[in-house]
Amino acid sequence: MLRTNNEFLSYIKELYSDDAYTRYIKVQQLTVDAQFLTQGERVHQIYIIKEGIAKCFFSEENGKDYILEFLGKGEILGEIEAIREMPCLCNVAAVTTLEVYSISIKLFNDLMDKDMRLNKLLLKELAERMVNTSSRASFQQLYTVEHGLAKLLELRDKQQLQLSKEDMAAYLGITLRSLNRALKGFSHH
Amino acid sequence: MLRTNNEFLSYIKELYSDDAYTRYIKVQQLTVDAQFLTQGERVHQIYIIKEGIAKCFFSEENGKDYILEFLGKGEILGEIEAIREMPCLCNVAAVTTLEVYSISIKLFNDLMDKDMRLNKLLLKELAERMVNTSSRASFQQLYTVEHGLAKLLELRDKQQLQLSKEDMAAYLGITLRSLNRALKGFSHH
DNA sequence: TGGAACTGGGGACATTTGTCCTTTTTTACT
DNA sequence: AGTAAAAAAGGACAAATGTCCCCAGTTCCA
Repeated sequence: MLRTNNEFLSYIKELYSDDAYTRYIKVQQLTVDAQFLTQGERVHQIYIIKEGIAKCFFSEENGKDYILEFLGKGEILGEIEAIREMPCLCNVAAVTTLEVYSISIKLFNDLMDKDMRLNKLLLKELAERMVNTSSRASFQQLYTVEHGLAKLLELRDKQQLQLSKEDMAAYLGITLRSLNRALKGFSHH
Repeated sequence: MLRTNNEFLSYIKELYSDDAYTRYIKVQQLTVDAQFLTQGERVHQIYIIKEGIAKCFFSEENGKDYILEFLGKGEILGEIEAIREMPCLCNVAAVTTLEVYSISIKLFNDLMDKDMRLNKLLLKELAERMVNTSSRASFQQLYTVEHGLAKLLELRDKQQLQLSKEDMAAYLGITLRSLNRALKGFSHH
């Protein structure tokens, strides 16, 4: 649930320390809850997380949110939109304070055209995300909330993630009321 | 819901008509319901659909199935597993009679290493699948079955897809009983 | 310090969905 | 055509989930 990608982090660090590129790469700080990508709007930059945790979520028209994933060190944002030349798929906001590298779409496209290493990294990352996203979709559709919550709590503990109840509910795609009920169910064993 | 990819189809056709490659590419026929990839097992070949429709589905331990997507002309299968060097993510079976090109993992890897065009095609395809899969996950979690069914019926009609009720239920991640109820609800308007 | 306003949790009830089993419809064979 | 077997649909009840609202605890301000 909290994805990270060390290879990407090394990649962007190398790029950043290369004199030919350093001036095209910015480092930005974001405060907790700052939303830096908005569903449906144009994407101006590609981001790679240097430090901290972001969440990536859909806001549906009925007012409910669904958290797709939590992204940590080395995760890239905006690449899907750049590849498909489309508006932003979902919202992205800072869960902790965040430090990100940002590069322009143009540079990203140039790199994609000539750098096989970046292509490989992207393919691996997208393939991994497909695996996560699709297995989770299947699991959440076919099992009860209790199962989903059990898995979520396990992952949260393993990864030492601090999560608000709102975020947990949005990750499971259920209401707060249902989450509270399920949590209560757990304390009974 | 029924994905196709003409660019991939042209790509594999060109490859197939190239004397250097033609003997490494096979064309196979599959009968309705034949399952040619199995969740958890090793993937031996990469497939590209020449003609017909396949379904790609998870079988969960509780005996339920979840259909991830329907794949038509030009769609590729097994590429995620090749990229991540992992066992097969989900089952794939023929919905109609099927004609597929198949190539070895080895050739696929060689091509990925040297052919930028293939890399681009793969990136685009994976990005598009992420968009579909994740928007659908969100929608299905946050809306009622009726909404999901409405969308499904619409897509089915638009794409002239013939679907069994079992497949419709598995696509929505619900039981047959619930599907029947929802369908009845529709006829009332 | 009193009280208004906000927040999180949970009760009560409605709705949705699943399970189990019976009924109805279809198929297949003689 | 008539009947047995198989498949599909649906009724009845149980379980899960959502909605609405109230209550207790906290915060914040005058």
